[in-house]
Amino acid sequence: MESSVKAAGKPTMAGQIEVQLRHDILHGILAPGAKLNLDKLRSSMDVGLSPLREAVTRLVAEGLIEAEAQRGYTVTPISVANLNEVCALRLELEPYALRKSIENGGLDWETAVMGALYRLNKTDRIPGDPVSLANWEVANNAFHLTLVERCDMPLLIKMYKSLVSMNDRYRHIYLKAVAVQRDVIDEHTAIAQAAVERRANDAAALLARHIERSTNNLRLLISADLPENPQ
Amino acid sequence: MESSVKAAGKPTMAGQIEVQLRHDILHGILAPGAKLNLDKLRSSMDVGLSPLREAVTRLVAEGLIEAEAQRGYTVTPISVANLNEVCALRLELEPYALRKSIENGGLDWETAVMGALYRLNKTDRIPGDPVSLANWEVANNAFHLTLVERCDMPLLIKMYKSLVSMNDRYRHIYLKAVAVQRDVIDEHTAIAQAAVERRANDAAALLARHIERSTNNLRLLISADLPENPQ
DNA sequence: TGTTGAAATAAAATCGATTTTCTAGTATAA
DNA sequence: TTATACTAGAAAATCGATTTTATTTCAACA
Repeated sequence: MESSVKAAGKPTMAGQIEVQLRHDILHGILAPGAKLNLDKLRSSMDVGLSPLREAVTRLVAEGLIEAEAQRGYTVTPISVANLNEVCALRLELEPYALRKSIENGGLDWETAVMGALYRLNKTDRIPGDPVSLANWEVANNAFHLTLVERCDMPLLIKMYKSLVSMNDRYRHIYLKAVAVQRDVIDEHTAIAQAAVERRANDAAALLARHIERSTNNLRLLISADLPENPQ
Repeated sequence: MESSVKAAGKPTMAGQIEVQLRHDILHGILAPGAKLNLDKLRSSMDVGLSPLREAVTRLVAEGLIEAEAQRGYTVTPISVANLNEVCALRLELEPYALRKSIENGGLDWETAVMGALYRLNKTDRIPGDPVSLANWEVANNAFHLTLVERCDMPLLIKMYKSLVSMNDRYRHIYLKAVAVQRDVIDEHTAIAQAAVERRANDAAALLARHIERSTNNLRLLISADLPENPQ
């Protein structure tokens, strides 16, 4: 994902650091719950303190880092409760956004949806191969974003993106080497079809089921690993 | 509203500035769309640049300020489209959160709801009197927050608070001197009753209607003032 | 032993100054 | 005229150092 601040001209130091940090958190390189010592981070990343602080502050806003005044920063912990909330909110917001997109979108939107679907279907997801997994994730996120993008609700899109990145973190940490058994391609295709044909109820229901299945998959792997309560 | 960062011990400079800025934006003292010159702000508020930058960054995250790299900051503009989105999202999220609260809340929650209702009903809203309006707003927000708080979904609560503050800004700017004609007390009481009696469908529907009415009120005043499209 | 308090240390927050990047104005060339 | 290149000037971004606050250590005392 790019920086949270609209970029003009040269990218700013803070923006680059933000991207790097987000990547490291979403991929578990900075472990959930880890204490972030800004001074050590600064030297290890070889950047200045001011832009680092700024980047961290932005990620606090995004919910990937937690701040406590005068006590520094922590990578937001993961927990079953948090995963459940992320899933519940996606279930509430994504189908809603999809319905709005179906209302607002025209031929351009339909074209974008079918295009994103095509690319996704052509992108192999090879468990264990990081490059393939990364490519697949880009295509997958692009498809899902395209579906909902024409809701024309910028605040909603921002919430949506934030939820997706939280969800991706769980995927990265727990789904590195696991093959997806169910036929995701069929699910995506069915959603896209229904969307393009303006069958809003079908599309929303299919998308909801898709989200649920994906999360259940994750939940199984994680429950074994983490206690039920957050913290 | 307090600082977005959990406070320990002494409040930090950045936190205080954040509170001040949020207040000024929400009350239209810093006008919607206004360019924020950090250096001038710094001297006019008589604070340092670093904590000011930090405070501004937090408010960017909250959606009250917009940032563009290397081009500075702008108070988020207001528009009919934005008000509509804020309202639509509240309609989607608040009744949902209320249902969850009804599921999770026990006697403590019921007590808190009825308490907040009582205080709100005892707090007069005198149009034109800033102190009275501010007190009423505190009580009103506390009541609404209490209703949804036991959804036990921290991310949802954060979204909710952010939407409420955006909504409050429109209220402050356009509803300064206007009396509320409909009987808000009855609406609040009906919602609280239904919630406490666990009539989830009733409570959610009443809350939704309440939100709609409040927004319609605002929308009328604003449409006269602003064009339909943002920016 | 366990507890309290002062000193030392580590980390976060802030400051003041510098560097980089944008913006607007002007002059020159097509 | 229109477009392009240059040049202050303004504003944003960043740096390095300082100040403030929290945490840890350790000794004195109960």
